[in-house]
Amino acid sequence: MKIGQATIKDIARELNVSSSTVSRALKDYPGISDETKRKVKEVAEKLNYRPNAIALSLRKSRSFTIGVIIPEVVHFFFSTVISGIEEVASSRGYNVILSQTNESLTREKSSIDTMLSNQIDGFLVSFSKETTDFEHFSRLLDHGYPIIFFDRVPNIPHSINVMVDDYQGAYNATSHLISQGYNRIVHLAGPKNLSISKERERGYRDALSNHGIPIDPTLIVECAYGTSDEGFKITENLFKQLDKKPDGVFANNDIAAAGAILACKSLGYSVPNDVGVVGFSNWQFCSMIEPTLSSVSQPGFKMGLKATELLLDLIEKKLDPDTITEPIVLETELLIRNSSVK
Amino acid sequence: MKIGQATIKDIARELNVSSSTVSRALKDYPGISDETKRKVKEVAEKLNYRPNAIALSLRKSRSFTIGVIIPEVVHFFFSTVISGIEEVASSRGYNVILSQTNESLTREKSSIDTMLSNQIDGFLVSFSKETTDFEHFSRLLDHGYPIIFFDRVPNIPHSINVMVDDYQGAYNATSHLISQGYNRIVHLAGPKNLSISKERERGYRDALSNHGIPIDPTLIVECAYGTSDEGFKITENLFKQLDKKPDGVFANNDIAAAGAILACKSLGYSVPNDVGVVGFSNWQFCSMIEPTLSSVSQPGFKMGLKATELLLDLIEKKLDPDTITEPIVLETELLIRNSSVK
DNA sequence: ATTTTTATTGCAATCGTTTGCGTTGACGAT
DNA sequence: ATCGTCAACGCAAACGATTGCAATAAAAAT
Repeated sequence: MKIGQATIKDIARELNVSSSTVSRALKDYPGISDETKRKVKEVAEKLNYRPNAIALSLRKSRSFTIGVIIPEVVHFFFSTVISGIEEVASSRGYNVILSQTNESLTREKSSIDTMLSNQIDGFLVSFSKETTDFEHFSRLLDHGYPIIFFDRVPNIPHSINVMVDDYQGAYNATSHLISQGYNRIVHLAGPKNLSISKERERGYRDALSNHGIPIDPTLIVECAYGTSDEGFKITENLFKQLDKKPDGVFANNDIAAAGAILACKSLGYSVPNDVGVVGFSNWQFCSMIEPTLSSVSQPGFKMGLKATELLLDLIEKKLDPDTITEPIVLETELLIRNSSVK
Repeated sequence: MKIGQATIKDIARELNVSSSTVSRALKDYPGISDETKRKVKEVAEKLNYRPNAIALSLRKSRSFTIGVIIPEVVHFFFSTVISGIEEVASSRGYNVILSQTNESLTREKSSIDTMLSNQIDGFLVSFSKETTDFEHFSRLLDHGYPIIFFDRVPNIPHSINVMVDDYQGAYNATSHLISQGYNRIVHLAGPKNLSISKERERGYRDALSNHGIPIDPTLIVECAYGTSDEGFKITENLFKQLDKKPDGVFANNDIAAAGAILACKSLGYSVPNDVGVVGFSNWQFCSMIEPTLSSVSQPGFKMGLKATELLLDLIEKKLDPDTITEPIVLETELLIRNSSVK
């Protein structure tokens, strides 16, 4: 019982020609008679021949596979990006191999190692929360290894970054809250070491300043895990402890925002009448909760598309990495729903 | 500029030994002097040697890679399963290559083809909604190719299926609604050709029957896409058209259930006082919406773990496929929240 | 001193495909 | 009859690692 696929040799044997001839015939090389080509293709069809991609990879030192490294799969934004990645990759004939780090640096490094062993043609990376040192990426970049960073991007030489305009998104969200008459606005911030968190906080701060509202540091609280419970507790504490109650929340992410809404409700505050809330990422549930949650939509799918197109162009030498010096920034969109409109 | 990794030959050249010796030294074969082993390992370290997995795959006809085929990534349940898959695979030294079919049969078939070309060691499959003919899978199974089906499983010879107890989950959910005093319960059903849909509907029907409630076919509506909008419209229509208004909804999935809740609210019905609602899958948003949505939790992560363990055991011949004749059924859990308790 | 044993290592084939170069034979031209 | 030309195809190396089977040398046994 021959379980393996038919090879070029099988075709060659059947026709009493050499494997070179078969190889060339299959790819319509000149110098092979039409007669032979016909016969080869016929037998190939008959034997259900499929080229062995592994052998090809070995020969060409190219695997037509790209590696994707992300913190977690069970995440609306990231899974959306994956979807975009998969789209472009498969349409251009590449495979996608996936590894989630679960926010662990160790895991991140070992994933890279095994992917390198697998002769990955390039990487698409959004690094973990633990990653503060980028040595392991720089080394690859120095070797000319194709890498595109997305969303969570490093600030290192030669890195090509695709990101959303977190600053502008946060600025718009906060300005919107202000324009609706909220002015003691809490910011549930993200992990400090991620640039996206910093950018969002900066957008929040600038929006306040530009509208003449003083920045109160006690209203800015880091929400490191980004869970609903965390958002709930932090919000509850703030409302309990502060004499001057807040009247707005701009959260670094939707889940924390949802927690904040629940906290407000449990304390007897009405959202949006007493407290306005805006989240970030536009998870699916935003339009399903009560009140529906205003949020900054990140173009995850588009980001996946863009990052992958860049990577493949890089791999196929259609693009010179040195021509890209600025990050590619995708625009966000503020989706105004009920949670922030009085 | 040598961008490629160092190979065994590089080590061999550096030490003036043959590549065989290096290969053996690296794996601590007997018959290689300790002295040589030491030196080889030293140089390997120095050159930052990483074995070329592609070459190994070619030699062994094994790629240490498994292929995952799922309908979509941006889906709470499926992404959770992926997470479980990734967990086991990486801990046992396997790569995961991913392909989403977007519910298209054509895409499903072509994914299988390219994965076969890539000498995938085995498949983890949840097929598309379009798939009604399983020829393309049977052929592989007949060749002894390792495949595990999960969640959406076929009824074909020799297939190994991992599924959740959809019947019991639906039965429990419906029974729960009945015990809470609801008795004209709508069922928003799933796509007819998926066995999970049928099983859930069967659970719903049996629960009604066993509690002496007649089954009203007009209350069973297929919700093919499973979107919030679809759930909304179907529910709205039912309430508008029927003289005897329903007082409960058991939905095939949470998103449709969320749509149903919105519809009820918009029609002025109170959930849970007028209408009780239970969903399926326990998406994250269940505890964030108002009222919090009761749902049947599917053990997605566990399913990923189990399916992958089975597959790898199959691949590594630790498991004889013929010993598994019954599907592996994982238990669901009914999470009772506010949407179904008066 | 000769044979046998043992410890180390190398040769070469193999996995499936590609590809530079050489070979073969037919044919027309001289 | 000899040569050159050209179409059509085969040889063999290469990609990187593994492995059965020698081969070699030194050490042990006789």
